[in-house]
Amino acid sequence: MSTEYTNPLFTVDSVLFTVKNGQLMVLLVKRAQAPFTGDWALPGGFIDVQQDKNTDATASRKLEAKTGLKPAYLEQLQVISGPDRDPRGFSVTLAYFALVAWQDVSPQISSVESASWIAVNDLKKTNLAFDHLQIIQMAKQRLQQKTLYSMTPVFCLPGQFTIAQLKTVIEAIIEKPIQRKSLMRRIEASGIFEISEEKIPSGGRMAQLYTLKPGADLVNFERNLSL
Amino acid sequence: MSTEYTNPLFTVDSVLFTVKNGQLMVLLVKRAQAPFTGDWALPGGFIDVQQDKNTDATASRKLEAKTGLKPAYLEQLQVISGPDRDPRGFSVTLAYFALVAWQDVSPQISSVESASWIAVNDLKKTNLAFDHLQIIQMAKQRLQQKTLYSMTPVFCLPGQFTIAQLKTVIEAIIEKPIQRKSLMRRIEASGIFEISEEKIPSGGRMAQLYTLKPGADLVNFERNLSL
DNA sequence: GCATATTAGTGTCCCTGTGACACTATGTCA
DNA sequence: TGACATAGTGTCACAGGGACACTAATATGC
Repeated sequence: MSTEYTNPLFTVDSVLFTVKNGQLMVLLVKRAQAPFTGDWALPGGFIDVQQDKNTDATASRKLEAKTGLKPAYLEQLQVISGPDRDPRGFSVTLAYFALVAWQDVSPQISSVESASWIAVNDLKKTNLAFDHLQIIQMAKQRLQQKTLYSMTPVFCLPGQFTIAQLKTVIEAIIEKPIQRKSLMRRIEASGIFEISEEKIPSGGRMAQLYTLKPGADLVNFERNLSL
Repeated sequence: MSTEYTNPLFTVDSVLFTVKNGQLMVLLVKRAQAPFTGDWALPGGFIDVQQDKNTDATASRKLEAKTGLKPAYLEQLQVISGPDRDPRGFSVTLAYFALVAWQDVSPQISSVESASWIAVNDLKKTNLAFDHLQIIQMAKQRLQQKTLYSMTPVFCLPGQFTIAQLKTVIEAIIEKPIQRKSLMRRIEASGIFEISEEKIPSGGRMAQLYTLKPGADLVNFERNLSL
C-alpha cells in the first residue's frame, strides 16, 4: 500500500452484568476526565500490549481492577466504530459482555468509590457517556437470546446454587416467568451439572445444591424457551 | 491516563463464502508483500477513516474491490488479537463473514488475477497466511450454526431462487442432507419470502421461484434443524 | 404432636415443529 | 403415450417445552 493510514483510537469496553434481587444490573464507572466528565460509562480502556496476551485479557484485567475478581463468563459482543461516537475523532471500540455472581463481588465492590451497579431498567434516568446505552442494550439482547438456548445464566450464580436461584436469575434476564419443570429437564439433559452433597433450607423442603461439572463446556439446546 | 499506549495494528479481514456446485467456497487473495508473500490470505486491509463510516464499510469496500459487488450478507465474526499472530508485532484483526451468490460474482471474478475461490474442504493443501485458516474455520462454524436456525443461506443465491437451489446450498453448508418438506415448512413459517410470478424448468415439473420480501429481516426459528 | 403453610421435586398430558417417507402433480423426452 | 424426473402434499411418529396437578419434606403455630 502506498497510502498512509491514520490509526483510529482502539478501546476495549465491557458490559458486566449480574442479577441482584431479581433485577439485572450492570457495572458502570464514573468518568473522571473529558469527554463526558462525570457521566457513567462502561469499564474499559486501552490494550496494554506488554501485559495483555489479547483483547480478552484486556477486558478481564479492567474488570478485575473494578470488581476484585475475574468475570465468570466473558464473551465478545461487537465492535462499534465511527467518526462521530467520540468527539476526539474516529474511534473503534470492542465491546465485551461478561457475567459474575452478585454474591462473589458484593464484598469487594463497596470498597471502590467510582464504580457502581445500576439496574438495566433504570438506565433512562442515568447519564451515559458515548453510545454506551446502546451497547448495554445490545449486550442485554444477546444475553436474553443466549438464555433461551443455553445455561449461560449460571455464571450469575456462585459455585453452588439451587434450581430456584437459577430460575430467578433466568426470569430476571428474559423478563418472563419460566416453568420449574422445564428448567429441571434442561439441567438434566445438558449433562453439565452435578448434584452436590449438600442441601440448604429454603423455607420449605430442603433444596438440592448443584454445581457445574469442572471443565464442562456450555451446551446449546436445540429448542428455545418460548418468549 | 498517564501512561502512553502503543496503538497496535488494526485490520479488517473478511471471510467471503459462496456455494458453487454444492461446495462451500471461500474467496482468497494472493499476498504480494511480506510477510507471507505468495501465500493466500483473506481479503482485507486498514480502515480508511476519511472514507469508511465504520468497519462494516471497510469490509464491504474491500470485498467490492475484489468481487465487483457488495456482499449480500455481512456480519461481524470476531476480533482476533495477540502478539504473535503477525511477525511485525502485536496485531488486532476484526474478522467479518460474508455471503454472495455465485451467479452474481461469477462474471466479475475471473477478471481479477490475484483473487480466487477455493473450496473450504480443500484448504489443507493451501498455504494460508497468518492464522487465516483458523478464522475461516470459525466463520464456517458460525455459518453452519446460523443455518440450523435461520435462512441466512439465501444470501448465497440470486434474487430469485427455487427450493431445490436453497436445499443444495444448505446441504453444502451443513454437510448433511435435509428434508425438502422441512425446508418448505420453514419458508412458509418465516413469512419473509414471496412466491414469484415465474416458474422455471428443472428437468421435471416446473419449479416455483421465490424472492425475499423487500426489506424483510431474517427470522430466527425456535428449533434447530437436527445434525 | 398435629394441622397448615411453604417450597422442592415428579407425573403426565397437550402442543408444536422436525424427520421420514409415501403419494400426487406436472413437466421432458424417447 | 408411457417412462422418468423433479416439484410439491399428506400424514404419522417423535422429541421437548408449557401447563398444571400431585407428592415430598421442612418450618411454624397451636
